[in-house]
Amino acid sequence: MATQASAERRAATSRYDVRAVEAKWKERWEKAGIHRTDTFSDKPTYYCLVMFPYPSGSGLSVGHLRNYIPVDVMARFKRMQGHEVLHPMGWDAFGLPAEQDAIDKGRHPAETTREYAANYRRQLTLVGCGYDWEREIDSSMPEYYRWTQWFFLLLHRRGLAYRAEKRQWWCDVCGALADEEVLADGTDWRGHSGIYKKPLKQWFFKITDYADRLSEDLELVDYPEQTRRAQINWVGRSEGADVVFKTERGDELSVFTTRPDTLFGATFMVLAPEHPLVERLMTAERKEAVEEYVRAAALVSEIDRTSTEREKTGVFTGTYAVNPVNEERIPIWIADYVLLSYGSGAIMAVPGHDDRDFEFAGKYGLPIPVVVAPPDWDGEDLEEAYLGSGKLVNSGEYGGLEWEEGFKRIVADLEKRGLGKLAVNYRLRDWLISRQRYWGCPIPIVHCEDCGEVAVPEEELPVLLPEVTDFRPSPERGSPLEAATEWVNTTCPDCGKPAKRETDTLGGFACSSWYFLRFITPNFDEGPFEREAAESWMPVDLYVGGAEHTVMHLLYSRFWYKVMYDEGMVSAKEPYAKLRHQGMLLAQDGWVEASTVRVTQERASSIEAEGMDVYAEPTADARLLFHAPSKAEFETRPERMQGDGKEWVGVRSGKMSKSLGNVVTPDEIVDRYGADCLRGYELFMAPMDGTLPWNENGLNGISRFYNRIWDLVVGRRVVEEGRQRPPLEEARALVRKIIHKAVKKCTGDLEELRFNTMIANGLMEPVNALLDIWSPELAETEEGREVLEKLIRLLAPTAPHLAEELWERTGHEGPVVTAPWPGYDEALTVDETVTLVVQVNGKVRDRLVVDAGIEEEEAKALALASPNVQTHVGGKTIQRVIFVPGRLLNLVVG
RNA sequence: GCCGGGGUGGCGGAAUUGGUAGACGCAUUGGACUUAAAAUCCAAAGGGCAUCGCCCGUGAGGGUUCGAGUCCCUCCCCCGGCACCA
Repeated sequence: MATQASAERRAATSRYDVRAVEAKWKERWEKAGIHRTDTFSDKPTYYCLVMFPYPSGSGLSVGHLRNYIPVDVMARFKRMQGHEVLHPMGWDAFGLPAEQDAIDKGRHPAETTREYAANYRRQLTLVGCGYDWEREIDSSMPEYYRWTQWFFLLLHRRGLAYRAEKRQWWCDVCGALADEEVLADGTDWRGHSGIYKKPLKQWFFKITDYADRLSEDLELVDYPEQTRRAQINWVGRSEGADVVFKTERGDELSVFTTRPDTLFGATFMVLAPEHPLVERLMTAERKEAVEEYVRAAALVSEIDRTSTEREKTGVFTGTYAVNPVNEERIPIWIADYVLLSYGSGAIMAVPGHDDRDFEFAGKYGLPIPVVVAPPDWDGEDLEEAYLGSGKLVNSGEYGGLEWEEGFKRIVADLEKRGLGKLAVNYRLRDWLISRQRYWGCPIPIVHCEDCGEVAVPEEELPVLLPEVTDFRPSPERGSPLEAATEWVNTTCPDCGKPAKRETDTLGGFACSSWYFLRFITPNFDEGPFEREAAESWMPVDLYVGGAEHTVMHLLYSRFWYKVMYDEGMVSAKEPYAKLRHQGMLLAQDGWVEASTVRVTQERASSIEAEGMDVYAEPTADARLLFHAPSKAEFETRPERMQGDGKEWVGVRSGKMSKSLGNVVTPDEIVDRYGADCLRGYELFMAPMDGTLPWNENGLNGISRFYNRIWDLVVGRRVVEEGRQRPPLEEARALVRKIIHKAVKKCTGDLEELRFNTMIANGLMEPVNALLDIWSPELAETEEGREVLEKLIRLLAPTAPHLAEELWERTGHEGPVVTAPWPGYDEALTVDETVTLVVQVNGKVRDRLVVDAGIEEEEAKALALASPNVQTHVGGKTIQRVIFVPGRLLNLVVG
């Protein structure tokens, strides 16, 4: 009897014991050192990298794994394909979040980050991500930041690091720079009031020198379109002209314009309130008004100033300038919509052809002439600024020219008079890198009264971050490093006289601008990296990170890499050949029992702050509230809200956050389902860049799938009596085709990082097909063995533990994760028969299973033999036949 | 406002780039096994008419085509980024 036989088989082979199997293989891989990388291997190299994380105290959630798991799969896949793979991990340990966390907890950031990093390492290992931990780096360790400092000196030597006084938002309570996210009421992000702009000497990197290359070289790399665009916009190149206006007082005022063709329409000028000439230009009677405006402008953040929502304001300085093309006298105003940091901090205003100038002119009653004619224009006033193209009018000798021609001629004529020239401007600004903070890389500079700013000699690096008892920023001390007087007071490397160390530290972006190179030779001590090794590993083949936080990091690290290129240290122009982003994982949708959710007014606010809607008032006694997927859903499912006397709360997926208590950790999932299932589900649920809610039910599907494979391979599969199966000989050929197709599908999808379809159509679909025709006899045939062996190898990158156990149980030597990736025979992936779709006038009327190589004539004959096709053709004549070989036959009748 | 990406069943998502829409999975329903439950296995399933068939159906409307989720035009909505850059 079948039940008898299967009971026996059941007894002979054990069920898949996830925990035992996964623990066993983690230990064996560790012992065998399979994730270790040979720096100078002869094999082709593959460098895959995840943006190294800042280890936070809350540990990793399942959401964070959406970048680690796919990259781990790629590492394993490429290793099986015969590459020497570099797949490292490290910690972006310096920085504000670590410092803030340490302050909150009253501990030292060095201690907390090390603790948190250990937890990250444990979690990553738990989910089966294999890194070469001998290459682990930590940006806050002296062995690492020694070289960050070395790079600072390189930039300094090349004239790319400079100190300049700029007005920055300053908070006296923090004793530090305040972020740009300054609120309009003058409080900073921590609620401290009294934020103001203070001129400060700060370190900058001259990234603007590389503006064009940072845009243009994007042609050389494979980035997602949105990221490519974001980089280009950030650089913000625009072409136009510099034009010089003379003021009545004899000063020269240079402005940048993208529309020199509209110069005749420039009826006034506007300076930024901070413009150095403001003081000279204001007349005695305007002094009071101007100074008042400048004072007020200093209290408004740049974010607010650059908001298009804000109504424009300004004041007249009392002085006039002369328009160089028509000698007209035009007033000079100041207004905060003009930014000192862009162009020259002054503009010529052309209200007829610029929205902002139009609004401003309208408000202050300034003239709005038309100098580029809109289509069908006959001299009437404009309702709004005309931004389009057209012929120049009211433009003296240039009248009647097309605007492009006018552009060229006007600039050329100005140039002859020394009053203008073609120019390019960028919105990119130099990179402010100093921080008045403790937890960062010290800037290796000594300030000497006689020699000025002196670089610390290379052999004296690292300049160690001193131990201080209190690293909180404070107003009395300024930078916390000021308190380390023994450290601050040093001697000048040049003249030997007493001197003081720079007490600013480098912002975190500096540390992360070169870390990918350190991974190659992490212990090299004659330089940041060993050049020969970098040659074979760079550029990074695959770089993965979140889309949100990457604009600056990418720009900065690309900039550093280009500096290295110019220095001859590397031979590639770009550090990352291929960039991909992982999508966000939201909290699970659903309905939860109200009693499990206690909601206070405070909590309701936080739910709203997380972007979810709260559809009921929080009760006075703080018992519960409803936040539903949508108001409609809330209303259409009242029954769900009441069933069996319980009350339910609908929760819409939003970000996972600690405050909502909806974070799912890998630890709990691995505990319940195992690492392979977690990996499989993360890969299977959506394309890697998709944003979607977590859904624990999905894990069941993966779990069932892996159990079916287990049963198939170890022979636990119960074959149903009476089930229609093809004869053995036929089945042998069939399974062979199935597996060759699967290999092809998996290989192709992995190359494209399409993990979801790889699992669905490269693993699940073929396994389902195998299960339909499998039998114990088939398993004993050559084809049967080939199928299982290849299947296990296909499984190895995504479900390494399961694959390893099956590999061993089917009598193979050595770990499968280092076995070669299976190949396939193209001929075996082609079907002999196909389903030919038969259409009449474009509508499907039949499907015929035919020989794949069928010719049109034969197909047509077969189609016409189909009764249903006949019905639709009726007595009508066939006017046209469209035949797509192997796919479709369309009869056009009329 | 500008730039980029999207809108497909109850849900996550497939669709060889113009050729069977809904692969694969979840949830659901029915059946088998079981004392029972779980697990497992088998089967059904976009909507409608009514069942060997037909009609409708990929945000809305129009177009191109023998044929459109896919291409073109207009519009709506969602997500991400940048936002007075002269």
